[in-house]
Amino acid sequence: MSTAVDIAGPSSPDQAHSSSKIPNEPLRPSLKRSNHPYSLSHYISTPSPAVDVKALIQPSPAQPRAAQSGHTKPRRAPSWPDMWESPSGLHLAHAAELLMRAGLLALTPATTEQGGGSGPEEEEEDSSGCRTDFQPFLGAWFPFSPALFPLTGFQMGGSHWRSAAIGAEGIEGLVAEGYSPGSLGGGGGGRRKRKRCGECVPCRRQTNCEQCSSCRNRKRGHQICKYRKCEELKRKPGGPGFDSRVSGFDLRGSDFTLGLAQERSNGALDG
DNA sequence: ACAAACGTGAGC
DNA sequence: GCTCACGTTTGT
Repeated sequence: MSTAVDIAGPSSPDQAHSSSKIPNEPLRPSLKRSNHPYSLSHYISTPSPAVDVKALIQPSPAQPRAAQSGHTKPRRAPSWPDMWESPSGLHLAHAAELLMRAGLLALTPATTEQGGGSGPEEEEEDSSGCRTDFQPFLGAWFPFSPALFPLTGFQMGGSHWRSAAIGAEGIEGLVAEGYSPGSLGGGGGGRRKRKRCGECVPCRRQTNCEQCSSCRNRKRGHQICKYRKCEELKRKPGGPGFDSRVSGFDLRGSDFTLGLAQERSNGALDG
């Protein structure tokens, strides 16, 4: 049904009614910016043990920040190294996997706080923090916000960590869908917006129809043209399309690497 | 269930 | 500060 929508819009007024605000490209630069220098395959396929994981976690001040050199100023002062700031979280995924593989990342399950906490609701989060500490055997605790995990293909299910049945398409799909901590229901205070996938037909559409209710009612509606509304955003986070792509497994076992291996064997990660 | 209105996050 | 547009609320 919805797929039968005339994507071209009524009478395809692509040229005639294109709002001057609408760029000639389907995506705003900001959207494209969410691309990463490395594909997921890169992260997964890179044999990691030799990688300096420690440097990932504690980049030395003198360490050049490659990402900075080429990019414009960051919008916000990063509270964490850029890898954590990555919009898609792939850098975080990278780090997490490296830690896992190197055996440096010990997920401290919520069992450490046995003092009464007994359920998911008992997380040690507060309205602002929402953090759980993990201790990589590096001698220092570092905050690992559970809210970040959905980005990396992790998911909290009950009291254990789960990982997406990753696959390049899995993670990158989620990333493409713009799922961010807040949008996944994590966000008490920090509601985040998903972003357009940039891939679907509506996203690729370049102009507003200027005829749909959204276009006509733009000032009040604050909505993008109906024919440009991203298909992914039409889906509810947590809806069928979402859930089916996040089949979890227990991360507290070594299933994480197992999952990676499975994905490899499936050839899903080969780029 | 759908659409309109509104609040507000995010990019420029 | 302005604009765009996602998410939520409200009205039908």
